[in-house]
Order: sequence, then C-alpha cells, then structure tokens
Amino acid sequence: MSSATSNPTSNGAPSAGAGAAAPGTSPTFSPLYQQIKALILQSLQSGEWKPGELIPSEVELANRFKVSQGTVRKAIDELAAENLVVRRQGKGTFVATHHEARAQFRFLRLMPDAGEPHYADNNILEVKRLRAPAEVARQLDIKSGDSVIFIKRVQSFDGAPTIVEELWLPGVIFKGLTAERLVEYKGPMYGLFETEFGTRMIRASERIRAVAADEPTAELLNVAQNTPLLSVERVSYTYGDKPVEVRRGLYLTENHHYQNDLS
Amino acid sequence: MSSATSNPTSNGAPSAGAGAAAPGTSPTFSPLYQQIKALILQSLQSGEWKPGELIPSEVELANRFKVSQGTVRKAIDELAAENLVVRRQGKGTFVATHHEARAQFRFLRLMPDAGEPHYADNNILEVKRLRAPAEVARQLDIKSGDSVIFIKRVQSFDGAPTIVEELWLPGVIFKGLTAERLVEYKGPMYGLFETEFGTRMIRASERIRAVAADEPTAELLNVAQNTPLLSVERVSYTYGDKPVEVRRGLYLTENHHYQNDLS
DNA sequence: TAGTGGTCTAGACCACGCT
DNA sequence: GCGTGGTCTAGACCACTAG
Repeated sequence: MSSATSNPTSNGAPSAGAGAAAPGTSPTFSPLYQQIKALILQSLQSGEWKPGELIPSEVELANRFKVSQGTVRKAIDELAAENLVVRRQGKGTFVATHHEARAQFRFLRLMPDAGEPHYADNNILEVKRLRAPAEVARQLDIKSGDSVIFIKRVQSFDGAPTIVEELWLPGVIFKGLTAERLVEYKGPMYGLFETEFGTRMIRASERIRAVAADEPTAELLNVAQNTPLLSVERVSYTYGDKPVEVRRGLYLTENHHYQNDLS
Repeated sequence: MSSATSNPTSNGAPSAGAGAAAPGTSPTFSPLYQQIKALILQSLQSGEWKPGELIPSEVELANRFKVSQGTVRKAIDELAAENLVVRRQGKGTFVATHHEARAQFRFLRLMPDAGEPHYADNNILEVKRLRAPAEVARQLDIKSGDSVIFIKRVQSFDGAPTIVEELWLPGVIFKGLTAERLVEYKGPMYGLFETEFGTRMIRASERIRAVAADEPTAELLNVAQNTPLLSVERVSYTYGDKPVEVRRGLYLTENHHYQNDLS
C-alpha cells in the first residue's frame, strides 16, 4: 500500500496494486484502518479466533492485509478500546473473554456500600422454554411467540438475598440450556454463554427505575411488601448490535448501591 | 527531540538537548506523549486557554515542546477521549465547554420513556450559606463546619415536577452565588459554574438507590407519600480529581428512566 | 536472544472549513 | 489557496515476556 488512496465502499481486502483506485472526490470515505478493523471484526465474529486466544501479531496482520503496522495498530487500538480485544505487551493481543477478573464487574454495577465487591451466590428458581411475550420479542428483535428460554433466579451476597432476576434468551441460540448446566457452571453466566453457546455479549443498555416490591418478590428478598427496589431492565447485544438477552432485575439497595461513573 | 529517551519523573518541558538523560533502566517510565499531555493539562487548568477557545495547532505545540506532531497528536487524542478538548477537522482543537449541545446530557441520565430528551424547568426553592455537615465535608474533602453553599431545587418536565435536588458547593470557590444568578441564568448549571466561577466539572460519580418518598418530597413531586423514588447521590470533580460538588437527587420514575449503557 | 506490543519521528498526502 | 486536523507509511528504538 504505497499511497493513501481511499476505497469508497467496503471491499474484501484493501486494493493491492500500487496506486489503485481513484483518489478524487470520495462519496463515502472510509479510512483504511476502519476497513482493517472491520476485517478483524469479521474474524472475531466468525470464530476464527476464539475468546481467550492469541490473535496474529501486528506485523503478521500488516503483511496479510498489505498495509503498514501503524494502520493495523490503529485498528486494534479501537477494538481494544471497545473491550473486544486485550493487548499484553511482550505477549501479544488476545480475544477478550468474560472468564477473567478484569471483565467480571463490567456488567454488574451493584456494589456493597462498604467493602470490596464480591461474588453472589446464585439460586436458580426456574428454567423453562416458552413463547416470547410481545414486549420481550420486540426487544430481542424476534417474532412474538417465537421460542425463548426463560430463567428466574435469586442472587445473594453474604447469605442475604439481594437480586431477583428474570431473563429471556432466544431459543434458537441457546438451545439446550438447562437448569443443571446453569447450576453446575462455576463463574459468570456470560462466560457460560460464550463457551457453551458461542455467543459473546459485547454491549448492554440498562433502564433503571424505582418500584415497590410486590408480594412474591418481597418474600424472595425477605423484606416487607412495597419496599422500594431498583428495577434494572437490560438488553444485551452481541456482534452486529444483535440483541440476544433481555434481563429484568430487582435490586435491594439497603446495603448496596448501583455505581455509575460519568465522564 | 532526536531520540526517544525517557524522563523518569515529571520535568517542566521535555529535555531540549539532543540525546539527553540516561536512557538505561527506567525506574518510573513515562512516555513522552504523557508528559506533553500533562503540560497541556496544566495550561487548561491554569486557564491559559479558556472553555470554548481554540488551542494552538498541533504543529505549533509540536514546535513549542520540541517534539514531533505525532506525539502531540497522541497527547491530544487522550484529552479528547476524556472530553476535555474537542477536535474539529479543518478548524482546530477547542477547549470543551458545558455550553454546547453535545455536552448537555452527559451528566443527566434521566430520559423520558417516550420521545426525545428535553430540558427541564428549573425551580429554585432555596439558596443559603451554611456550615458543611460532616458527611458532605468528607465528600468535598473539606473540614466539617467549613462554609458551603446549599441549594434546593425542583425540576419539571412538561410541567410535571420530576426531580427534587439538593446541592452543596464549597463556599470558598462559589463565593457570591445567589438565587438570583441561578434563576436568571439560562442554560446548564455547569455552564454557569464554568463561566462565572472558573470551575469546570470534568467527571462525576453516582450512587443510585431506591427509596420511599418522605412527606415533604412527596408533596413537591405531587405524589403519594412512600412512592418509590430513585436516589442519586453524585460527587463531581474538577481538574486534579478535586471534588467540588455534592448533589443528592430524588427522581420520579413513572414516565422517565435512568439510562445507562454498559460497554 | 527473539518476538511482541509501545513509543517516537519525519514526511507525504487527504478531507475539511474558511477566505 | 491555505491552514487545520486526519490518515498512512517506513523505520528506528524501547519495554516486556519467555524460551
């Protein structure tokens, strides 16, 4: 790649020839490093490199794509900033995974008021297959009535039940998910999804409200009915901004709080 | 700057001489671009370049600091990522300000369930000077009993009171802040702080809980007592991670929600 | 010692905003 | 046309890891 020509739309690999396409007016200009980023993203999504694995070195990728190392670097920089990949000096660049300390609390913002964040005990109450309610179907971008896996669980900190949560997962993707596998599995649920079902959560959006505990929820959390609870409704997305999980949690915030840093 | 030598600790400007300090083992290695970033940060903090103003071009800064443009670029890249500075291709780099559309909703995460986010009507109930309660003093990193400005206000959306908020500001910094100035001022409160008191908020940390409305709050929000509300406790920081505002808000989430994106 | 990511440079050219 | 930020390259050297 001798000169910085622009390739208007997406093309498999950057044009190999010397001074290729017309550099003139560019209708939909896309920087080379963005194209490289998209290519790497494809390899991640396709599973060519799996979570936890080492991806090819910058030099190797530069040779493969026929661009300079600096361009590959910039592409990987962005992927690292989006937590899709983790750089380790002297070792290489690895595909990010939910099985590692640094990613554990990225999707759980409920912190104890005092002391270090720690793991929750997980009590699965129910796992069943059902037909997606209209609202859930809308959020998962599937048809109303399509098969979904429904999970209900209670999470406790130091023996105190704190979170009641209901989850809906597309049946097509999470076929074969059973209560046993959920209970047996040690570690974060997103880790299980990643290794057992090949679906990696990369982004989520939460809507938070205050609500009053209804009777069954109050009983599960061992508090009085109408106790104020945080309602956290989450939609999680995998590659390509595809929604693959709806989660509705009720958090007891007597000794915990939802932590959020604005910057 | 001919070679990439490292300057162990902070030094005013990168060593000017050709191949300066010992490049050998580096006890506390700090990349050149980080040093440049720190220098630019100083100019921002000292007010050499004020919010909204154009800062010197990359080439000019490169000459001033005797480094390459690429190094200045990387420094500014990070400042831009932290929202301290805004790049505009063809025009230059500007000091970020709270008086601009793009920064308006960075610190207000309460969104209407339907429709576009819009501005709140601001009803100042009370502004007075008092001595900092212990807890507030601790959060502001001042002495208990030091003078603070206390503000209480109600914010309404489309005529519906939705937020009851109490604020504490260090008296030393916000001397002369009165109810009149708050009421007269059009635009975001952080914009006023920035232009009238030379204090720019760059970061904030929030702790969110669910609580029951007490009687006076319920009356202000025009709801029944014990209605579940979102309690949002915020500490805001200016340059140097110095806390300069404590804010306790109670949000009515019947037609609004606190929006948070995890990534 | 070899390989990887991380820093720094110098120079070329492109896209954009203004005059 | 000129100045600004944005992209791309090629090459040198540094810091870190592991065999």
